[in-house]
Parts: sequence; structure tokens; C-alpha cells
Amino acid sequence: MLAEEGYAGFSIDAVSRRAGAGKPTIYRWWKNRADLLMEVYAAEKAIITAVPTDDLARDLVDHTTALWGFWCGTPSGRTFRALLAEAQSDPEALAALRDKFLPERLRDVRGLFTAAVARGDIPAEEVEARLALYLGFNWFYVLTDQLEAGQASIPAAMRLIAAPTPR
Amino acid sequence: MLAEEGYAGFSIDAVSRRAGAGKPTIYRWWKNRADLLMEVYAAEKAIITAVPTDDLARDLVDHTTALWGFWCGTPSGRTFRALLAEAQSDPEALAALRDKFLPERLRDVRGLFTAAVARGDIPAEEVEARLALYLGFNWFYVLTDQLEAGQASIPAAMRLIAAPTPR
DNA sequence: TAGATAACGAAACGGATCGTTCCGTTACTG
DNA sequence: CAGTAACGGAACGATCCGTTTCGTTATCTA
Repeated sequence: MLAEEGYAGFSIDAVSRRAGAGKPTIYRWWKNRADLLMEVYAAEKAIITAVPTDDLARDLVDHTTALWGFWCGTPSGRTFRALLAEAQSDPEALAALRDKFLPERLRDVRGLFTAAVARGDIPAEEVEARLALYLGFNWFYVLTDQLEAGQASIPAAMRLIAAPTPR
Repeated sequence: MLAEEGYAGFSIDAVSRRAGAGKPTIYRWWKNRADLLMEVYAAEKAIITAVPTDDLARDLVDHTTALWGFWCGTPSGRTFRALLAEAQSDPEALAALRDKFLPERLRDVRGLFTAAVARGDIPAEEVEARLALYLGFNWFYVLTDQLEAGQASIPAAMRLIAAPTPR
């Protein structure tokens, strides 16, 4: 349904109709639209492995390419956008997104950065800033539905995010 | 109303009640919720001047600090979050956001980057990538309601976005 | 095998919002 | 003073929310 009509066509009523299930059944299993969306996303997410090499910039380019391909090739891009929209009107959903969903999804990428720290390529105290840059970059393109047009920016952006801090 | 209850409490019905106006009157002036939100944001936006010095990193830190202060100190942070959420369920709203609202709001910041290009500090072909990094960084923190906690990341992030490309 | 338990679908609830239509009033305009 | 246009208010049908009720099915236990 998200693939067909996006967030606008996604409602608990519509889900229960389509599933041939009663609404109470849906609410028995997921307390929220956001709760359902997060499980849909997690269930659909192909395992995008992120094994650090010794080149952070290349690791980030590879991971971003895989992620964008996943977002474009499945309904997951739509799902993610719906989830982020939902979090803007439901504080509980925002808390779940920030404190549970995102940390889980970010484990691999964070690993790329900590590996670079271990190699001495980037300072440990900059990991959060660089992670935020990485996340935000992806969010901007997916939220504005510009994943195709934005591909050209990936290498330069990742080079900057991965840049060693001089001095 | 956005300041009081956020996006959840914002509906055309509620707006017309609060304004003592009929709904048709609201729809006569703004064709969309997004349309109204964009005008609210634009009307509220204090002029945050962004005059380039000769240090892009410092310019970006200053502008980000001003922007986050504006987002936190007025209902505008809420307004912006509502606008972005609205754009996820209304393709027309997304197009307006992407093609009209954002370019207008970004004029000043883009000026900071093009000034750096003119000085030879950064290559012209990387402006889009760096702008996306800048935008995304801000979006991530405002959309996750972490503007206070994220302030510590600003200097490092801006240093990376403004970094000269070696070689 | 018989009874208890739990999940289920279906329907309906009150409340809210959407975007639109109709109507009678107000306030400018010429 | 007549005409016009924007207005407020009320109501429309449609959709969705989250919850309650009810009768049925399926599983587990004794």
C-alpha cells in the first residue's frame, strides 16, 4: 500500500480492510501507526552489510549506494518517509524512532566510523558530528524524493564526511 | 497553535475556529495546509543575514547558530517540522517545498558557498554536495527534536563541510 | 472427549478532520 | 443607492481514529 499510494494511502482502516482483519486485531499487535511502520521497515530491510575496510570514504560511498538502492528498489523509501512524517505529529513515535529504531539501524554505520577512529584516521570526539552529517545527507535526499538526482553528490559528500582532521 | 500542540493540533478546522473565520475563507486564501504553513514560516522568519566573510566554516557556524536559535525561540521549528511532514503525504506540497520554498530559504546560505568558490577555497562542482550536507545536518537535528543536545556537534560538522578539498 | 481460554472478524461507536456547497449578511464600489 | 464580492456559519458526505461489543473459531487443558 505504501508503494502504491505512499503515506497518504496508509491508514489503519485501509490496512485492516486490505488484510481482511478487524481493526482491533491490528491494534492488538501494534499500538501505533509508527509501531507498525517500524516493523514493516525492519522486516523488509535486506541485510546491508557494512564491513569496514581501511578506507572510510569508500565504505561510506558503498553503504550509501546500497541504502539508496534499497530505498528505491523496495517500498522502504516510502516507509521511511512515512515513519519520519508520523514522528512529527506523535511525540511517542518520535521517542521510539530516536531511542530505539535509529540506534539499531545505525549500528553498522557507526561501526565504520569507530573502525576509522581505531585506525587513527578520525578523532573519536567527532564521530557524532560525522554521523549526523551522514544521516542528514541521506534524509535530505529521501525526504525530498531526489534520490536519483542526488547520486552524483555522494562521492564528494562522503569524502568530506570521512576527511581526516588536520593538525 | 503549532507552538502549543505541534503538528498534531494543527488542522484547518482548528485554525478557522481559532480565527473566528469560516473554513471556506481559509481555503480561499490558501489551497493547502502546506501552502498555509509555508506562509506562516516565511512571515515569521526573522531576517537571518548571512554575509560571507573570508572563512566559510565560521560563516556556517554563525548561520547555523542563528537558525537553531530561531527554530527554538519561535514556533518556527514546529512549523518547519509540520511542513516537512505534510510534504510526505502530499506530492504537490513536496514539489512546492522543493522547487519554491527551499530555494528561497537557501539563497543566503548558497551565497556563503559561492563566495568560498570565488575565493578558490572550495571547488564549484562540490557546492551541491556541501549544501546537501549542510541542509541534512540541520534537518536531522530539528526533525528528531534534538536541537539543544546537538549544538556541540556544530563546529566540527561545519569544519568538515567547509573543508578545502586537497590535491 | 469435553470444557476453558484466547485470539479473531465484523460491525458499530463518538469524535475529529477533510474539502466542498449553500445561504444569509456585511462591507466596500461605482 | 444599487451591485458586487468576500465573509461567517452551518451543513454536507467521506474518511479515519481508537475503542467497545458480540458471536465465532481454534487451540490448549483436564
